[in-house]
Amino acid sequence: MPKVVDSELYRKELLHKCFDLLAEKGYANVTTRQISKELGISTGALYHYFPSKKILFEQLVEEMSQQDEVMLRAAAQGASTLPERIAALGQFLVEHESYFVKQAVIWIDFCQHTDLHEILNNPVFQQVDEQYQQMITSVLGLSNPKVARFIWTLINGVLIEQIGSDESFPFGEQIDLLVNMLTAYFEKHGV
Amino acid sequence: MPKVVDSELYRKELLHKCFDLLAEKGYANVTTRQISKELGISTGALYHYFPSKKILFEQLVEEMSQQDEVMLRAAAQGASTLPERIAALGQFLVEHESYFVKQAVIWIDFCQHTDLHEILNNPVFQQVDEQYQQMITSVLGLSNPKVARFIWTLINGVLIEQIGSDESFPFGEQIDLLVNMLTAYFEKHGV
Amino acid sequence: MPKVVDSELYRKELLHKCFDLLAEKGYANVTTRQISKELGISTGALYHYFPSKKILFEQLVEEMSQQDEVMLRAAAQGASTLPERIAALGQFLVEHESYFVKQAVIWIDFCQHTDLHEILNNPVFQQVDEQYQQMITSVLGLSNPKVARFIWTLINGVLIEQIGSDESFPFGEQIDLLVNMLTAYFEKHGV
Amino acid sequence: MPKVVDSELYRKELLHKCFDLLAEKGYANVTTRQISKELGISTGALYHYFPSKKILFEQLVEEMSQQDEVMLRAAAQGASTLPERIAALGQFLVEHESYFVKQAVIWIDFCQHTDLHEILNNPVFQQVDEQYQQMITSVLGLSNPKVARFIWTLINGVLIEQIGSDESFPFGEQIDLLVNMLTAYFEKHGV
DNA sequence: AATGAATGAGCGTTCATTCAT
DNA sequence: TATGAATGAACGCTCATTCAT
Repeated sequence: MPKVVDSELYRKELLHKCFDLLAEKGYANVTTRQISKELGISTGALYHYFPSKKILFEQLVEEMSQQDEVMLRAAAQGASTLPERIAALGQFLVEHESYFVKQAVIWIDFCQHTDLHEILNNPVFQQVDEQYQQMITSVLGLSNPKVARFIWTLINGVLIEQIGSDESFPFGEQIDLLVNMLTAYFEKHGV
Repeated sequence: MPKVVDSELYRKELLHKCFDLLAEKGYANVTTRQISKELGISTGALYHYFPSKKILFEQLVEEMSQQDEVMLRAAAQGASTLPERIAALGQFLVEHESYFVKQAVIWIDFCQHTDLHEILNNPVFQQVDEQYQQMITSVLGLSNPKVARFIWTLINGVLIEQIGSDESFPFGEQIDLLVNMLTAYFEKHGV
Repeated sequence: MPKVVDSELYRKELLHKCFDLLAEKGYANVTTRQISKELGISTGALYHYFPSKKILFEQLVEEMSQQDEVMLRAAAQGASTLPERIAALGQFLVEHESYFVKQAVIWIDFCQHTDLHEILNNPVFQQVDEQYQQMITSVLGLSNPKVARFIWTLINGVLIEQIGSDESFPFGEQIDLLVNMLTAYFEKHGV
Repeated sequence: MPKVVDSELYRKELLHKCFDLLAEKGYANVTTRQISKELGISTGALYHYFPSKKILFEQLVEEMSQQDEVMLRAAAQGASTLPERIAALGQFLVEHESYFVKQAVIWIDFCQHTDLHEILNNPVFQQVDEQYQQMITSVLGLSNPKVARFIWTLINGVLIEQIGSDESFPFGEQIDLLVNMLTAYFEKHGV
């Protein structure tokens, strides 16, 4: 069934194409017409590939998390000691700053447009959340998954800070500070 | 429907009353009709007190930051050493968890519904940003304001994590972790 | 009952005060708040003197027509021959150009905001219409009232032309042309 | 609801369909819902064809003036002497009385809903004004364009008189009077 | 598979009018 | 008398979604 494969590929391509637009404007501030235009297709075609605006949004979130998995594991290759690994994680984030800031924005948007009950029971959300926790755990070689999740939380704080921020306190500097903080913490308390 | 005597006081009361609603749903997902209903007034009356939905939102942000200033300074009274101050800050956040989570959400919303250029030039934003930085600096007795701002950034990360979070990793525990991290950092690097 | 007389006088004063505003913006484009502000009273007070915006408008139209009667008769004093009378009428219009243009605008507004059936049965309208016809008839000393009415019609055409007009064809010149036309007509056909 | 083939043609058809409604009620007294209903389409569809109520109105004015040009030139064919031409113009107006009355009303409305500065700089207005002047000049074979413009002004006066008028002084009679007046004027003063 | 015209509920906002004071 | 806060229906307009082609 080559047709289905093509169609599936095209759908993912569409998701990638509208990532920037959704991150920049926010779910509620982008119209399906704008999305269609950005994608170079008609509104009708958009609805052919995605049953609703909301589902398009959810699929985008899902797609992003799968992409992150691949990217992050590749980035952590070759770092052996904990400080090296932390540094590698920091460098990885700085390299993809723009992408991760957008992703954080989309993620908050996702949470706010879905009511709490649904979020907590949403398999997409649970899976993605778990995924990031495992990524950090394994990349840094931690023993406590909660610490991994917490580190991801702090990273997101720094990412979100970038939304409305001028250049007076650049992302790189902030990540450096975070790296130092983590290093100091692990030196004192162990992994 | 008694006639309102102190119009200015009533306006602030209205702001406080719609705080929860705006935090929960987000600016773009709340209608002026919903806000009016929540406040127990007509849409016309809402527009009597606030020229537009946007300005209502901005005034809410401003009001919150002024309230925070008072609250935080009161909470930090009596802590003398750095670890005590950090602990006091942590305890303060935990005590008002729900309030600060909502506030963080509103704040992000504010950033996303105002375009970048406007945010950076918006006096409300600049003033509030500055205010938080100074609060942390003075409450913890830090010498480097960037570190203060960074701590506020991390706190926001933890707050935002709470939006769509179940109880498996409670806010108190996360703040404890953050307190430990900060303590370890300051022990190693000084204030 | 001196109180009533005062109140009545005040009401007329209010009507005169809002004439310009209504002429300039048009009935539908002026709010009762704007009228109140212009008059220097509250909206409540406005409704104390006029039961509704529509009735205020109607009373304004009525007041104007009564004022015109007095003005026009005074202006026609002393002209004895027909050409003199026509010239006097022309001069009178040119002297009060601004007032009559505004009046024409208000008048059309009045007709458009009242449905046809109501206009034709409206005593104010009928009376005012009759009044202008008689004014012209008696001022020019005509024998055919229809011709009088027709002249008033033509005058209104010229007045309305002024609404959106630049200065390239001034009101005075147009009235001169009209005067010549009427003179030529009466020379040929008699009064 | 068949798919519309020629979108441009359909737009013009819609303009013609709402001419009566706008003339009868006036711009400010017709809602977009009423217009949509009259046109047999949804409000959404209305906005698909016209970006705003105001632009719909302007396009209507423009469309009318283009239509008039064609109609009037056709009507004036075959009249050779000045009295014949004046009579032809008069007859033409009487034949289309209802249309021209509505048009005059719409025109005044247009002027009143657009502020003076904008009217005088509005290309639609300037062009249309010029067009009518040229039409009269060429149809009557006049040498002075101001006289042509003035005649159009008088005609409009008569047209507007019809708005709130009963049948006691019919349009035809008034146009006859105007024709006589013009004839007398030209006999005395030449073209 | 793809188009884009069409739908209509719902948005932020306005404003004639009322009424407690 | 006079005030102006309050009301709520109605406005111009938007946009997620549908569907004839």
